[in-house]
Amino acid sequence: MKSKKEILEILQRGVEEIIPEREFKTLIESRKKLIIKAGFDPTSSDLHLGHTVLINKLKQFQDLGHKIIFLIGDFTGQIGDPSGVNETRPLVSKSDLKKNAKTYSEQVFKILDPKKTKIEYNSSWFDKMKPSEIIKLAASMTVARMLERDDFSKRFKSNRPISIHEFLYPLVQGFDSYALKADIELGGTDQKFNLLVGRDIQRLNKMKEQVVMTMPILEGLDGVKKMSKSLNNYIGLKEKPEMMFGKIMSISDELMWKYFDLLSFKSNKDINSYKDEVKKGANPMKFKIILGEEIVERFHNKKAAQITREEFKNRFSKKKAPSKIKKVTIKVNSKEILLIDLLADPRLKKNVLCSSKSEAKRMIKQSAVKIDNKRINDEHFSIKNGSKHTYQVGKHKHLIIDLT
RNA sequence: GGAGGGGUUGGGGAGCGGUCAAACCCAGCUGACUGUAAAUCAGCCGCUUCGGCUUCGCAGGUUCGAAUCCUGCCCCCUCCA
Repeated sequence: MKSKKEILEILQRGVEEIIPEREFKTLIESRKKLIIKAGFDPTSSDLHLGHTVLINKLKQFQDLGHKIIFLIGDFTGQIGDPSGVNETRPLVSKSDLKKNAKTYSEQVFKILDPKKTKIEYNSSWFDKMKPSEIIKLAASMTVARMLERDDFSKRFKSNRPISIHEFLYPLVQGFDSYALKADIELGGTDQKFNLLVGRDIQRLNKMKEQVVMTMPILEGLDGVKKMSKSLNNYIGLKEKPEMMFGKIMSISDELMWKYFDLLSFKSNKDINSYKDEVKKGANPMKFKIILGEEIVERFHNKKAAQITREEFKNRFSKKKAPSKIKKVTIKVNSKEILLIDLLADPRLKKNVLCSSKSEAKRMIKQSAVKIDNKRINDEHFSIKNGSKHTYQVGKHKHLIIDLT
């Protein structure tokens, strides 16, 4: 059994804020089985590592024996969380929500233990709610309080629209906490207001108020903006091992530590020892590999992680070509074909090495093109019909083309 | 309903009659280097048979010549009611 100190250390890692902190400690020290809630609106079809920050925290609670409720906001998803948004959000269709909800539950079980996790849908109580009850819920909050919120007040002051249904969102989320009797609710820092409303709703309904725990928003690959699909700086949970690993390797050395804190299950002790080693002059890459391997293993498996790691080392550290290269056969009518034409040949379809002849020419000028590992710098270079070579453009594009 | 402002190459944003394939920033791509697909530095960043060609919301028009001026249309935004 872990000591109180150890338990608190695990649970507080990476956390932004706990409100109120003293109550949290009392709860944890009571050694009671607590109900931990985190909600997700199934508004996008794919989860990415940013979403897993919360799930990872849930996992830590789960491993310590607490009851985890993974709440799918299929009802709230219809409203659309206004948090941090400067415009009215469009409503999401019910069938999309349903589809997304399904993939969500599949993906979270790569982290959480399915046997010990309760999945709930908030439509299960809201769909049954009578209009009069909804009005009653709406009465538990004032417009003035709502307008305290930064995003709403900004919109209000600048005369941008706020729809009434957006005011409902925090109330509905808060009601979830009441419905589930949550002891602790987790959310991103942008959720703070919504999470606190949960406390209000519980108090008004004579229930003990939940403790609110906020987690930082994970930065995307650029290290600046939050990870999101629309910014294309994300690592999706369904991505192929090579992609996942490669993307981890491409984050900055600095960002790596944040990823360790929020995405890795390595102990604080281990992470601190990595940091010490780097301070003493060790190559940060060594630890980025460890992180990459851990992540790939979690969403794929151990073997895939090892293979990916070795492949990466061969390709980039030893500069070998990848072990598997796609092969394509192309028919040519003349004796030979210009390299430029071949690289941009539309018959290569998805495998095209250059999107246009102009680009192909540019690539050759920039010495990015290799044939059988030999650099080509002549833009008029042509290939004989009947030959088969390995073509490489840049670091990542490889293709074997057979000319007949 | 009324009054204004605007739509420029992936995003942001200059240009406001020729020297504009269009400044600059970001993203992206390539190379060098390295300790990695980090960092840093440099280059590229519409298409082309390298003569040119097609782009600046859409359609016309004025002009030797338009992203720049005019007309109509579509779309966005702000203010007033």
